[in-house]
Amino acid sequence: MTQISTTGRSPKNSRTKTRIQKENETRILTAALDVFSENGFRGATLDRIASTADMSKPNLLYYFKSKEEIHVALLTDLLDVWLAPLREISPHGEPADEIGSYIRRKLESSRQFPRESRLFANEMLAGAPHIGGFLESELKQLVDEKAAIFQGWIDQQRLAPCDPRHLLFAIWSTTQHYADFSVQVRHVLGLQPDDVSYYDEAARMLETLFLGQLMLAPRNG
Amino acid sequence: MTQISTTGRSPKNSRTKTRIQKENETRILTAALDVFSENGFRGATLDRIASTADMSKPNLLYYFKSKEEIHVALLTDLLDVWLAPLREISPHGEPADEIGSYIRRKLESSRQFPRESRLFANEMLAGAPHIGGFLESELKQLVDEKAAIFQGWIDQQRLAPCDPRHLLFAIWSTTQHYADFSVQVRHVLGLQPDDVSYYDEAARMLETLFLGQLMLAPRNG
DNA sequence: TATCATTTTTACCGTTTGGTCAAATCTCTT
DNA sequence: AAGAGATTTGACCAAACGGTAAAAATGATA
Repeated sequence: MTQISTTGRSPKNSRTKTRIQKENETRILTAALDVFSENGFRGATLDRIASTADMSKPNLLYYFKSKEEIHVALLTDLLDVWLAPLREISPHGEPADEIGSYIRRKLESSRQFPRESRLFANEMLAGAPHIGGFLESELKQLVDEKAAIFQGWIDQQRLAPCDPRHLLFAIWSTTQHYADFSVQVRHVLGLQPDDVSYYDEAARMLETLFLGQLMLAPRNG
Repeated sequence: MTQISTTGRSPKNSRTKTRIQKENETRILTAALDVFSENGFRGATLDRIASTADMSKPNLLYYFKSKEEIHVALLTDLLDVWLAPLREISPHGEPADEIGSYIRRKLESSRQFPRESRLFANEMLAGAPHIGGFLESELKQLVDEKAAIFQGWIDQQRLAPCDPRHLLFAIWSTTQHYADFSVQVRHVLGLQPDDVSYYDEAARMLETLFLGQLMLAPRNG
């Protein structure tokens, strides 16, 4: 499938954006985020995005020349958000501090950008047709870099022996779960559709899990 | 949206299924699982399912009278698979044994049924339009029951104080991640498209995380 | 207020979508 | 081998799909 490339928005080659242009592009991207994150790329329709943005379809296509271009614009914005928390991990801090604050950043990102998280999840489920290149280049490189830091801590016996990349997977999955599976979380906890009060308890759980010790009594007496 | 109900397959009201009937229903459901799990309900098309099943669309609709009926049939089968590992958790075993074997069952389920896992994930991302009822009744009830077991262990100080339901969320997310985000996992690890060799390392990681202690050195000296 | 570029709308187009129908074919039983 | 029932097919439908073209309306500027 098509990979991400330079965006190249529609309206002519005008370098400066009009007030209306900026407003409408924002409206479209906001609406598209809602629709794409809920139904995935194939499941989303231009009609739905247009009506969500309160705009006619041809008018929408005046700003973005195809469905794919909107999707690409969203994914491009998303990838920065996705990588930011990971970039901050430093080899100089204490493992517990670094990993703890990384988890908090990731969880906060999950709370602040649940639709972005679901957009990403949808892309993964579909087999990453648009961002496969990103995954095996930029992301892999950054993961390798940060995994080396973790490995250093393991060698210094400050972290339990484990595959650092799988540790990252565990952090990603647990934190993103609260955005991606929020419906399930709310149903199981018996919360209202828009109640996100579970994030505090989630933070405590993940702290116990990753920084503390979950099992207290020895296996056999 | 429509909730799951009694299935009621198509061909007449004939009680006994023909050889051909059984064969074709299997072919259809297998194909549909591929398509639905990759693109979600809205993103899937009957044409695609039909061609994957190597069958004409009208013929497919002879066995299932609508797209939704196929989806419901798949989800119904899925929910049993999904709940089975959870049901086995017993209050009589050691916490570490019970939780450890639950994780192994969940991870094994993720390895054996990655498409089912992705089907479920797609349904969650879409807001659980078809299985919302299941989540807030059967699943919630079972979770409450098992959470009570966990709470008992916490009261006996055999498990660290935490919200048991969030502990379950953590187990679900980490294990299902290897099915739902397998593309990302493989890209980051530099593996081939169908290589699932990472599951052994994943099992070791989750054992360290949930049963062992991840952080080894104290925060401050 | 006249002008011109930007923006929006109306009316479309060809294709894909979920689904129907009746005729044709196949399979099983006798 | 014939008849009945099960299965498969081709031809079709209305609606939804992604997208286009050109005219109409609006906004900025002088």
